[in-house]
Amino acid sequence: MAAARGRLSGYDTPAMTDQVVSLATPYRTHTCGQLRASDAGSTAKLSGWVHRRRDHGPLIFLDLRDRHGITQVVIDKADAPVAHDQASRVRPEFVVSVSGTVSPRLPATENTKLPTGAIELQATDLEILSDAKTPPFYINDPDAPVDELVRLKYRYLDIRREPMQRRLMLRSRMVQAIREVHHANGFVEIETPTLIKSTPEGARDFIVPSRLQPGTVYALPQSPQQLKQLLMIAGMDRYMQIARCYRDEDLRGDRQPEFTQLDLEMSFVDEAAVMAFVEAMTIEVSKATVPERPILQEPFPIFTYDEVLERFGSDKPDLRFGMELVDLGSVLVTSDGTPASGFAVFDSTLAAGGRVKAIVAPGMAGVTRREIDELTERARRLGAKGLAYLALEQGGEIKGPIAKFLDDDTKRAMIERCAADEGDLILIVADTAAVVADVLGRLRVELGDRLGLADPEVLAYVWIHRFPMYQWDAELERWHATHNPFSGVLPEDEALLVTASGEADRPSPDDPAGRARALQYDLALNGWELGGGSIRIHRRALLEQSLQLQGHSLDGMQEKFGAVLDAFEYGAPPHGGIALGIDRWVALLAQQTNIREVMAFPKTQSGSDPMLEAPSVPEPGQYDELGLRFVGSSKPETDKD
RNA sequence: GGACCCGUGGUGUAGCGGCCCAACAUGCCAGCCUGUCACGCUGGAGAUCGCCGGUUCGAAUCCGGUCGGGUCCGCCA
Repeated sequence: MAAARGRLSGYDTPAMTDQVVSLATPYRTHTCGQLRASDAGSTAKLSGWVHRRRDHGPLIFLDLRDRHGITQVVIDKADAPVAHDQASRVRPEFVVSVSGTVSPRLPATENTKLPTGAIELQATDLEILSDAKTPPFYINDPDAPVDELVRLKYRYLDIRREPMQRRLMLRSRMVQAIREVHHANGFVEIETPTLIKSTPEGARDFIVPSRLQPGTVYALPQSPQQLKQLLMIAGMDRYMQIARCYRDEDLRGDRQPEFTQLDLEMSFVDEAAVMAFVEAMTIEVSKATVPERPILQEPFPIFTYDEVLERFGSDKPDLRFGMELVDLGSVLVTSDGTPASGFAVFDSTLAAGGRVKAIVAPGMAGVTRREIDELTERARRLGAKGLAYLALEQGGEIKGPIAKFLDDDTKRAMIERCAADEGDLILIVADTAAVVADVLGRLRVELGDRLGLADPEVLAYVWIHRFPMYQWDAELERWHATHNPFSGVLPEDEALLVTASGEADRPSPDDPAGRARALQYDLALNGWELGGGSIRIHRRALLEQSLQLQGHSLDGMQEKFGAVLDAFEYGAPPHGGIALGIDRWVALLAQQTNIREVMAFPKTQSGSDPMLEAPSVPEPGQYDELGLRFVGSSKPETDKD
C-alpha cells in the first residue's frame, strides 16, 4: 500500500518519513494522523483507540487515536446500521478498526485544531478489536493532573497519553541524532557488559551474586569508565555507547537508580579536541531535536572552575540570566586593607580571610519581613550564619538592619559596586569563600526562578574546566578525586602532585596537591550538569602517583584497578572522553524538571516500580542457589560500630 | 540518616471537632438527541475520608505511630 509510505503526520517524528516497511496491514491502510483533504474520495481503514465518542443517536462520532494523531470517524445509522450498532457499544479506550470513505468535512464543520481536521472517515464497517475497562485516569486529557503513584502503576496508560508519547518520541529522535552524528564522525559503537567488577570508588554499587562462584558478586557499572579506557588501549580510536548505568544512592528529581549515559572516548586528542567534537555534536543534536529552541551562545562559553564559582557560586551555572555574585571585600576595607565597614560580622569575616559577597535581586526592595525571614532561613539551612541585606527603596532610602552600622560612604560604595538601582534588594553573605559561593549560588538560582529571569526557551550550554584534581576529605583525612580517579593533570601542575610531607601516605589539607588542576571539563545546560569528562592519565607511573595521593596503596590499586594499570604497560595512547546524562538532556529539551517524565518506566523515590512491584522477595530457593541467607531487616539493631 | 508537604467516590479537589452515613467538577451507568469535536439534555449508581492507636460525649477534621507518594539536605558526578 503505497499510500502508507512517505511522510507521517500529527505529532509523529520526521525521522519516520523514510520508512522501509509500510505501516499498512490488514488492520489499517493509514495511521490516524495521516489522512488529508487530498485523500478525499478514497477508501481507507484505520485502527486505534477510541479517544472520545460523541453519540447523537442515529449519528455517532468517534475520535480515533494512535500515536500518530487523531481522525474523526462518522457512523451514520442510515448508511451503516451494523457498524452503528457496534459503535453504540464502544467506550473510550476500546481498540477498534474502521473501514470507510475519506470524506471532506462540511464547510462549517472542519476542525482546524487537528491536522486531519479537513476530512473524516465515513464508516462502512466497524470492528471492536478489544474492549477496555474505564481507565483509572483521563487518557484523553493531557493536562489532567494525576497522582504520581497512579501514573507509575498504570504506566502503560500514562504513556498512552499525548505528553508522554511526545516526550518518548523526542527522546528517540534525540538518541537517533546522537548516533548519526557519532557514526558520521568515525565513532564505533561498542557495547560493554553490565555484569562487571565492583569498584569501591564513587557511588554505592548495585551488586549481583554469582551462582557459579558462590560468595562472590558482580557489580552493575556506575559507568563504563574503565572499559572505555581499555577500548582506547585496544586501539578503538573513537568509541561511543548509549550506556545504561546504575548507582545505588538516594533518588532525586534528576537522579534515578538506573539511567542512561552517552559515553564516548577518543584517542590522540587533547582537551580542546574533545570539547570541540562534543560541542559540535551537542549543537547538531539540539538543532535536530528542538530546532525552535535558541542556543544562547555559540561557540559555548568556557569558564574556569574558579571563575564560575566566583561569579555564579556554582560549578553548573545557569547563564540564562545575570544576577552575578559581587565581591564587596574591597569597598569594606581602608586603603591599607584593614576591614573597616563598621559592621562587626563583615569586618571579622574579612580579617579572618573570609569573603563578603552579594547578589542583587532586581525589584525586590519591597519584600515583606516574612519573605526576608524565609530567605534568611534558607541561607542558614544552606550553611550561612545569616543573611544581611540592604533594600534600596524608591526615593533613595536604604533600609535594612545592617544599614545603621555602615556609614554613608560605605553604603554608597557597596551600592555602586553592586550596580544596584532603586527598588533592588542587595543580599549579602559573609563567610568562608566556599560557603559564600554555595549559599549565594543557590539563592541566585531560586530568586532567578521566582523572578522569572530565565527564558524557558533558551538553551544555555556552558563549559566549565580547570577543576581542582583533588578535594580534601576531612573525615577520612585524605584527598579524593574531584571527578574521576583517572583524570589527568594540567602539565604545568604536574609537579604539584605531592604531599607537603613528601610521603604519599601522610596527606594534609595544605598539600601542594590541593592546588593541582585537572584536565577535566563539565558541560552544563540551564543550571543542570549534563556531564563531564577528562583527558586521562595514560602513563602508569603518573597514574600510580595520583592514586597514591588518593589514599591507595600500590597493592590496593592493583586490586581495584588492576586491569587498567596492567593494560597501560602495553602501549596506551593518550586519550580522553566524556559522559553526558541522556535523561537530564532530554528532560531539559522537553522542558521538564524531573527525569521521570522522559523515562518510559522510572522508579519512585524509594526505588520501587509500582507497576511490576519491584523489588520483590525472591522465590524460595533462589537464596539457596546463591548460597545466601537473609539475616534481618535493613536496619540491624546491633551495636557494632 | 534527616527536614518539609501530601494521602477524602474511578480521577482531580472542597470540607479541617457536632451543621458531613461527606460537597463540587469530571468520569461511569441508563434514556433521549442527525453535524459534533471537552457535544448537549434528563435521571441514576458510586467514598465508613491510606492504615493502626489515642484524646473527646462526639474525629475525615486534633495527637502519636506507621505505610505510600513528592520536594529538599546529607549521599551521589
